[in-house]
Amino acid sequence: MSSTDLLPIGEVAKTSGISVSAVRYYEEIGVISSATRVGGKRRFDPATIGRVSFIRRAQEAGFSLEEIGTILDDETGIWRVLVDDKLIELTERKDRLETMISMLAEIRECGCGAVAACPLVTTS
Amino acid sequence: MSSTDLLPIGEVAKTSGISVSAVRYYEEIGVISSATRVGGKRRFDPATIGRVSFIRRAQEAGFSLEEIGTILDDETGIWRVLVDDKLIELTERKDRLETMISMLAEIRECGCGAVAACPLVTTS
DNA sequence: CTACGACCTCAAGCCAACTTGAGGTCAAGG
DNA sequence: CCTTGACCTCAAGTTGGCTTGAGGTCGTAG
Repeated sequence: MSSTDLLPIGEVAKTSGISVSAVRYYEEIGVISSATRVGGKRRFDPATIGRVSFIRRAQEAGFSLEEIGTILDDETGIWRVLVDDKLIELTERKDRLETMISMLAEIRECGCGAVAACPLVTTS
Repeated sequence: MSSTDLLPIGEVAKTSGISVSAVRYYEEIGVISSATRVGGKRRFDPATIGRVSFIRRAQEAGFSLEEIGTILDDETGIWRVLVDDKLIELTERKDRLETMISMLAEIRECGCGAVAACPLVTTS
């Protein structure tokens, strides 16, 4: 493992599609591990890329950075419980999303001039 | 329509399950219509209840209050376009959610000690 | 009389997740 | 030699969606 495979912050940012400041922020709050410094500058383990990608997808799914940190770094196996809980939550969310989608589709087709006046809205 | 069927703020809050301050906030930003005042106190149209319920579900689905306001009050029919866009977005979100759900389920079962070390995370 | 509860206004505070700004180091290039 | 660009730190600002606090008005009940 020569130091040449360690990435500068700009590289991490670019390849994972987030800003440099966001990478620094992630490091600061500990959701990615603290980079080694070479002449004061951060050098990241390439695995950071995968980790950031996981973080983004988890955020997409509605996890907070704190939850993500907990899940990623847990050594005790408790994370499985957290994930179970989250799976339930996500499934419920998915269901509500589906309900909303079909409701919107219905409203879309109902011929109302304005949504505010639609009986599907006022009587729910 | 006697003034007796107009609701005080506490009633709106209680029956729609949100706080009094949230109702005031909604009125302030215009996402529910400004209540008439009787002796300085707000009296709301009962339809507000349905509207608030729609607002909450829309928020659940990921709409911002600004978007909700736009959709609710549009008179021009443009809201159908907005809803179309949102339907696409929601569907994409639902798909990502499903992906995340199965990924988490997979990680849950993969026998790793820690998520951070799971190849499903590091190689994505 | 006074205390209570429901209401009012206006300003400020809070949280997450970042971004922005000021001010500085360092190496490479024209 | 001077500029440019990538990096650094630390503090403060931003946005959305509310909540909280201070200070005040009513009307009813004890």
